[in-house]
Amino acid sequence: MAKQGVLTPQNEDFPRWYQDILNKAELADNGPVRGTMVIRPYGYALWERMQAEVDQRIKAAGADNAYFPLFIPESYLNRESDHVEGFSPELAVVTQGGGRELAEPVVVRPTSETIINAYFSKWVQSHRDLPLLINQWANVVRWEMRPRIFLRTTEFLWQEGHTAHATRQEARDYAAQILHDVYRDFMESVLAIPVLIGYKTEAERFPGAINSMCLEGMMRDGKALQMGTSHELGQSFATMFDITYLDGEGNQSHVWQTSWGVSSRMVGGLIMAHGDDRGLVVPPRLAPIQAAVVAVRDAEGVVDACRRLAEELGAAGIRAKLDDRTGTGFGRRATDWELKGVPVRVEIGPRDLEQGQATLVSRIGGEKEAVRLSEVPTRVESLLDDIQKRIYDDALAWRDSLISEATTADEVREAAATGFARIPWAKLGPEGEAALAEEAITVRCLQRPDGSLPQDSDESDLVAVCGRSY
RNA sequence: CGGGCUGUGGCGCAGCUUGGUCAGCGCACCUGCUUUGGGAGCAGGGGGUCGCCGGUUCAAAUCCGGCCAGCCCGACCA
Repeated sequence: MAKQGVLTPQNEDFPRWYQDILNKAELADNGPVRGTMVIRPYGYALWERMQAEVDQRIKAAGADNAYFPLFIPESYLNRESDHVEGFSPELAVVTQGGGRELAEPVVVRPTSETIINAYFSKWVQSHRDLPLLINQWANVVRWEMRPRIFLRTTEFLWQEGHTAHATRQEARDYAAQILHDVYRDFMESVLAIPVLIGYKTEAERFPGAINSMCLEGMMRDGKALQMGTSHELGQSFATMFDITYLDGEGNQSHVWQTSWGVSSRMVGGLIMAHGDDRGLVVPPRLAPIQAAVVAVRDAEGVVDACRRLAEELGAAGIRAKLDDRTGTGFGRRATDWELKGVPVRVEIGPRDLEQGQATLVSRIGGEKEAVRLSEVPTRVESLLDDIQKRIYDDALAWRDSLISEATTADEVREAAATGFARIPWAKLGPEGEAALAEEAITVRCLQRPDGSLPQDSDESDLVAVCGRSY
């Protein structure tokens, strides 16, 4: 029976498709206050998986988790001029507490550089205290005029790392290490999203940073999404918050700092980088549910066989979920798992059971194959590997097909209509950048011609990657 | 903050021009039966101060005024 699609097709109305997925895959709802979101269990499970993978990499990079207060004295923000200028338009400020006017308003953290550095100043005395590598998982608030769930909300969840080092080189190297070993590795090997890395131009730089490095992903509509940033803060916060140390020769010096973060925006990136007209596509290494074991219907022994198989899959280290809701039609349930992007569906019905087999269905491609029950865990495992690789390869091929080389601003405009353009930064320059910005085309990052991260943002022969963005 | 639009069960909408069995449709929800290998069918059922306040009128979802809220488009951002 011919059915119309469950979702608005991407090429018909991409934003609508995105909205449909949020609802149908039960990812999130709008909160009661404009710009806020309620993250539903399945959406949160995706975030928890991201947290686990990122956290593990952060710790491997040597940083420790800590927690700093949600409320920051307004005066702290004011200490760094670029910082306050950058953030003041989007601050939420509390002026009352306990039924009284507060002597000094407190700001709901938009980011924690100021409050963390106020404590770094206490904790850092000697070169032996360096490097100081701290991370925190928290929510932050930046009042947004144009909210979109996961992509741009007034309150969002993130991780923010803050470090202090003895030398500029060491700080810069650490910021680059986070960019490569934590963020890029996570995004490419777990999220299966190929990212472009580089430096932000001065216009796009984080308020208070001397350099911002970033990772940019391409969404299915050809627009860019900044998936993460790593900043070199120089010594401005160290100066404002008086973070100094005594070196081995007895000289007092200011520390060099970094900060870096990824947020729940990545959930939006995941949706838009891989999703298709049938729903979400979740790469196996991320997937909270890697295999759904579906009892086709409640016939003799079917549910038991499914339960046993789900347990075996679990024992084999596969995140498996039993679907024994036989009161609901099979088609409905199959569609639900596709909407949720579960990589592999393992179906068992009476006919399968008779043959001593299960039917495996891949979320991408949708091929079905019959596998002997005893071989299912092994086969699922290899299928998951294939799917992980295929999702990445597809995303990479898609992205590369939408990047073109440009030598003039007009060529950039043309390319940006559907994807990204690469143009020598020397040919564009800040003036060309400003002109393109009028048409909502921005320089996403500056990178070397071979795509690698430059040593500095003013290295010669850099290429500007331009595009429309979220 | 400037321009365009919209407020009707959980969601999406019709009804408004031509006031009066218009409070209705689809989805979702509940009950029962039949179903279950790709979003099941049939029957029955629950649920709405028609954004808010006021006005006109015998009578307002419908006409008038005000207010509020939200959406979309222009200046910032993970």
